Amino acid sequence: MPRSRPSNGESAYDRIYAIVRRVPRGRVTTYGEVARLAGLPGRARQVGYALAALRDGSSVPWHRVVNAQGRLSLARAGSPSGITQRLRLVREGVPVDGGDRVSLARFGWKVRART
DNA sequence: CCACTGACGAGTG
DNA sequence: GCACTCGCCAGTG
Repeated sequence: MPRSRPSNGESAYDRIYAIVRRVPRGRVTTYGEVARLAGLPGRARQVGYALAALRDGSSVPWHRVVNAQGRLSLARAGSPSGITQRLRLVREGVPVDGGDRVSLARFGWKVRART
């Protein structure tokens, strides 16, 4: 059995996508937070890997995931998708500054138990 | 099997 | 704020 993961039969990627889908419009969260909520504490890197595997047109709002510093990792990595992420965020009402950063304090996703 | 590379993060200086 | 190190893990050669 692969580690002490609470594997319910679903892959880690599926759980990661499920969490990201819960991030509301106009809000952002971090890779590390997604990892924790997905039951993969400390595996922030795997979250990035999972999002990188997404294909264009997926229902997963990957653009709402930024790094712990509030920066758009894609833009920082020089990826063209960084432009798309920036565009989508601004269009949702999340301001992105010239340093490719967003305010986690003001626009960070406030996780709340589902009702 | 080993080395290297990332959409990462926390810690240190 | 910046530069580095170390921990994590999947994918590649």
